Amino acid sequence: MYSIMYTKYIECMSLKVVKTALYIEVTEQLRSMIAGGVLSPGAWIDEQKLAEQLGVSRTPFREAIRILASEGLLRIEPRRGCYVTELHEKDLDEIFPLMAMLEGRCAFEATSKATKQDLDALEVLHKKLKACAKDKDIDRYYAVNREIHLAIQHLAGNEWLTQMVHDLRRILNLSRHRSLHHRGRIEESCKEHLAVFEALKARDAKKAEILMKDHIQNQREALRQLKFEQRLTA
Amino acid sequence: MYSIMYTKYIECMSLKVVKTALYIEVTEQLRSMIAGGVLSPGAWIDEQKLAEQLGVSRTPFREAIRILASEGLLRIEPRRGCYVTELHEKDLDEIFPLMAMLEGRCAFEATSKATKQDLDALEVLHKKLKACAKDKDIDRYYAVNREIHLAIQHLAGNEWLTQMVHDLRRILNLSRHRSLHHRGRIEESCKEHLAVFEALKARDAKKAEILMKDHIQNQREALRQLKFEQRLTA
DNA sequence: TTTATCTAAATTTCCATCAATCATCAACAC
DNA sequence: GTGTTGATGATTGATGGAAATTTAGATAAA
Repeated sequence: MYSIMYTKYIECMSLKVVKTALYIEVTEQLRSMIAGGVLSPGAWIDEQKLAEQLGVSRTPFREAIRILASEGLLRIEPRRGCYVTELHEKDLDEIFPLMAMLEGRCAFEATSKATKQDLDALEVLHKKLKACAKDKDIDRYYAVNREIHLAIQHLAGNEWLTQMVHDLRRILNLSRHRSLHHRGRIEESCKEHLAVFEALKARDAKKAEILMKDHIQNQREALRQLKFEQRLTA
Repeated sequence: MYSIMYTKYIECMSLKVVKTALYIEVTEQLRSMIAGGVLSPGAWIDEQKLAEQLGVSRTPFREAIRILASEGLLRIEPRRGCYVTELHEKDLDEIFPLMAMLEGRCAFEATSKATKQDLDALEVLHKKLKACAKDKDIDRYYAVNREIHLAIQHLAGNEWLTQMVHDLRRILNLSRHRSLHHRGRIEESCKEHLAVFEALKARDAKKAEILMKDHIQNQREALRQLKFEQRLTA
């Protein structure tokens, strides 16, 4: 009796946990460890230790790091080891313009495809964004900001475009840039978002695209200034 | 004496052969099998059989298909199996505009960065292209065309942009589209290339960008018509 | 002191094997 | 006759250890 119930219980648990393959779980865990800064750029990945730490053997762990490497988050040097990717200023200078172009395109496409309901939903998000900016609640602002970007990407309705933006965003997050910490940036950012939204509502696709491009390029600029000032104080 | 030389010889060989890990070799082999149509879109990948066929065990083989899956060439359904990605018309309609945007950007950036030597090198390539078009040598035309695109990407000097274009191009090749087989397309394509090159030489970046975009969108259109006509005859 | 060679330890890569899961199909009840 | 349940074979997922390779340390020679 007991054993049966125990088995059922395990099965029930398994259905939840094992449904997705282990190497995928590991991929996600590593992804969040990288995004969370537990694994810093440049850090060496100790296969044995980390695999043991995550409670898996080396095979699914290796499959996970192969995936992350082909996404660009890790760098594998054959027979040498695996390291977290380091982004240099040059990379940021190359990636931000790409992001600007891609997200600009999203805004362009979204403009013609957004329904009245979509705009209403966006209205709510932008109200939240304004509130966060007013309270200078950077963490929540960041979250809402992310939601808005995702919503616009979704409205654009091009899955390949969305995928590309996601991939690049993940790479950018390696630099753990906190451009919002730059003095006055959060208010500027909010203003820029509202401007994009106005263009969206006015069905001015070209303007929405340009404003979105500007928004992202301004992020890059704020980040550059932030680093410059940090260098001065250091 | 002999043994030492033998060892050196082995080492020398090893440097060539073992330098790259096995799973990377397998990745490349699979990639070309997919590009070459040996593995058709939708086909199921038989791990055991194919691994044995390539002379490797399942572990490096599995690592290879994980990589190709995260590149989008394969699709893995957990516990179900691995299949070659199938592109639908919808995907082509989403990817071609992206390619147009990205390669357009390449042309834009290349315009301001190309030196006199670069333009001379491009001149040679375009002469070749014209010859191939005149001879209707589709295979060579395709090769030279590819060289020109790569050259322009290189001139743009944005490695991340180049990488993105490469990744998308690999995906597009899944459809093994032969838009050049459409009546008159090879001449049109050549004309378009020459127009882009003229804009490059005239240092008109915006025009080069637009013409490159048109070039790629016209490819999509030729492909669509080709499929339409094939459907009529079938 | 510096350079070169060799040895040993650490680490990556690969393989053989076992376990878990899925598809197929037959048997059964309704 | 139709739909559901339960075995069987095939396939994917995971493990631990063996083999190959690199790095670091130590010893010897210049």
